[in-house]
Amino acid sequence: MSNSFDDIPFFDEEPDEPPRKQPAPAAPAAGGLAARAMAARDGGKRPDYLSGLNPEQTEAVETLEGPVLVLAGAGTGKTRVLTTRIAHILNTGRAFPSQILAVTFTNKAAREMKERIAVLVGGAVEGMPWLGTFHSIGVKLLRRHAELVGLRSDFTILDTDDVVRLIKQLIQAEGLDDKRWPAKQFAGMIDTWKNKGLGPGDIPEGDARAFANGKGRELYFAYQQRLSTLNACDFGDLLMHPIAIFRKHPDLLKEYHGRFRYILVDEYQDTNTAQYMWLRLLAQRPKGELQNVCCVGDDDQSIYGWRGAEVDNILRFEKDFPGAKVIKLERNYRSTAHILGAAGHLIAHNEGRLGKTLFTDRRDPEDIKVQVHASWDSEEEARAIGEEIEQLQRGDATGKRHLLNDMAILVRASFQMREFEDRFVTLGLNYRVIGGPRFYERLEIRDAMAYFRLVAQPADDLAFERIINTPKRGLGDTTVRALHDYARARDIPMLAAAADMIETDELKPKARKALFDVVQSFRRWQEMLESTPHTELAEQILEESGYTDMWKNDKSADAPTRLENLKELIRSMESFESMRGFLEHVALVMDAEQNENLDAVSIMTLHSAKGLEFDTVFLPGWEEGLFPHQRSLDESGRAGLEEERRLAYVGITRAKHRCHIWFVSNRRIHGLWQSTIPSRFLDELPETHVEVAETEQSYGGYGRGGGYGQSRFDKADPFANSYSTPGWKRAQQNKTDATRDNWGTRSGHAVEHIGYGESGPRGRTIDGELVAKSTATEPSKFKTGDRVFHLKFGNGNIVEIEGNKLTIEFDRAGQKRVLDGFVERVS
DNA sequence: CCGTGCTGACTCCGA
DNA sequence: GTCAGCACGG
Repeated sequence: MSNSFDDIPFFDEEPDEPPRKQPAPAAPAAGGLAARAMAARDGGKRPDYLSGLNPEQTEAVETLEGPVLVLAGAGTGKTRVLTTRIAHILNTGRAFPSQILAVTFTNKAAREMKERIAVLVGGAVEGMPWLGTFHSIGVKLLRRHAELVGLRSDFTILDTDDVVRLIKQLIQAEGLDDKRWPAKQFAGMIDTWKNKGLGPGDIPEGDARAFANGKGRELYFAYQQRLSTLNACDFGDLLMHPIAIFRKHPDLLKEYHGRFRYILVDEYQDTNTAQYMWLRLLAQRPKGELQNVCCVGDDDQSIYGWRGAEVDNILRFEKDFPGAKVIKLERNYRSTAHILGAAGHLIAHNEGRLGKTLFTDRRDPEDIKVQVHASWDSEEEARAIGEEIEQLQRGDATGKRHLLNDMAILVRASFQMREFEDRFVTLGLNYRVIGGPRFYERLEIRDAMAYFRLVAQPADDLAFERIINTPKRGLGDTTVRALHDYARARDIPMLAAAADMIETDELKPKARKALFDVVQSFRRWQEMLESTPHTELAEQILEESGYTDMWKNDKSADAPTRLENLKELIRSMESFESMRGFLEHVALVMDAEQNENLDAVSIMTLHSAKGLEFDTVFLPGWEEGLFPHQRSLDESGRAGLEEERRLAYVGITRAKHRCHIWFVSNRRIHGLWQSTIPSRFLDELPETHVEVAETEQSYGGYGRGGGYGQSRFDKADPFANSYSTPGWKRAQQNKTDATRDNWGTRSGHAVEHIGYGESGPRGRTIDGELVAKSTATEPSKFKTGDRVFHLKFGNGNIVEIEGNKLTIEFDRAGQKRVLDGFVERVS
């Protein structure tokens, strides 16, 4: 592979000039005549990495001068553009690797980008010190200039746990009741403020007064003070401090302007205000200087508003960077035309967007429409999806067998996962859950890691405190405090203090004996560190410390899983050279790869599915209240609704060939069975690309869903004028006519149960728009004592009537509260 | 130090 | 309904 990287030297400190001066071609309108002419001029010898790009991608790669916004729709090759662009900058000699600032949100994205650049340029990424997450780059900046904000450069970064503990101490120190004013809540508030770039002096008076008897601001000040004395900062500070530094020291900022010749930002739609300020400081140059900033993102995939992301940042790009070039990538390489059509029609209902329409030229031999399915309840939903999966596994209509790895179930809320897990366990169907508590965050992993850390780094007091009494050894608070004091007084690590104290008689004999044993063990393990293979040592540590036994003796339901996780931990160590190598990896990346050899269905939330793709995607739970989620509507109104819709869009566009959407008529919410109505998003899908799946012997097929589906928005649909009659309604209408009489009275009741729980008045509005109507409760047609039949619970007797909610003693299912619409009187 | 029983939460979760 | 986190009594 011949490229010109071999002769680019790696400098840690950057020279002022780019490595090689070429007659930098003034970026031509790529894809146009000029670009082609240029290619011809170069004798058609364009670098390999540029071939295979479409015209828009090429333009995005080659427009290197001036601000560029790349609006990259789902599956349009966004990462390819980003990485190729970097390769192109390097290859044309415009900058050293160290003169490019490339920011991502997640470690995963940064890692992938590094890997892909490495492939393109053959390993030169080692020299890209400024490719990383906002936070990792923030750390780097802060370590260089820590003294400017009163820190030392060896400051520690506190994780969320540490922060909460610290705040709790502060609340108590203020003489406040830490029950009434939970530390966790305040930690959340600080996080929100910092996402907005607000320091203690900047927060709104209302916010300041809302906590701790009006002492919110004081508390925030005290918190920052405390961090400073501890020489520590939280995640928010990794952005806030650099911002403060750049503002206070324009000369320094100017230095960085000189350093970063090219700036690239991934997932720009997810930036929050603080990140935006940070970026503007670095990217906005004085008049006359070039602003080579390139932001890549998709406003239609902005789903992190609740975490402080401001879609507005991307919508405003052209104003912030006058003369910016906006390049839209709309050619999709992932999905079928039907899937794109469905997704596109849905997202077109959003108002605040820049507007893109994905298309594909691909024609699939087996071009399947998006399928909408109805089920009676969530249990049946899980059953039906399970069957569909097994069907595909055996072979689809064309006889092709599908791997479980190519299928995913994407849910709105994590509680939906359980039902699928339960079902798949009974079916013996392999599945994996993505997301949830991360591997390293699990209790048992943290404990085990603490043992390993303490063996490798005897001075790690946090690790010491974590495991000294885990499993229980009779070394409680008293002993730990004594050790703590002893260690502090002599300025030695706690493990060393323990070794000292067993020689004295300061401790009670019982504690002393226990401590003696632990110290002996650690001494032994430390000696083995060099001589024994690290996986073996790890196993031995967990055995001898009694840690595995602790879980073996634990009767709780998750104990086996925890033991399994510990095994997994040991297995994951195999790919590392040594214990130290492993520990370092975990500190930086803290993700554990899943077992990819296993063929399994993925189950995850829609949020964690962003950026992924699957051949077949199942989207269960499309019901009002759950999706769109009521809370999102209540808290953020129209903006909330639009974000939910983007989430739906993200869900559909994950699918390459098959997309199955499900909704149910009944779902258990807070332990109570409630009837639900189909999501409004179903009504927003276009008839031409969607079809109602043939009934799979399901109750839903009776047309129950259709019953309310069609009555729901007939009069109040806020979007009724803006688009054609949805396919779902019509298809259902045909189906339900026959059965309407049996269930016809029910439509009004269902609406009543929109949303979760009892909270809030009926008939919620968004920005004054009626989004759901509720029918006044009619006098019940039932009376106590009536004998009734319920499709799920069978026969029973009514014991209480409350409006349209009936409490029924079922013969087999026990007492339940159900809606009167879902039972029939039997004589 | 340990187990039990009570209370509240219960959309998404990056670094 | 279920779980986690916490207080309290043995």
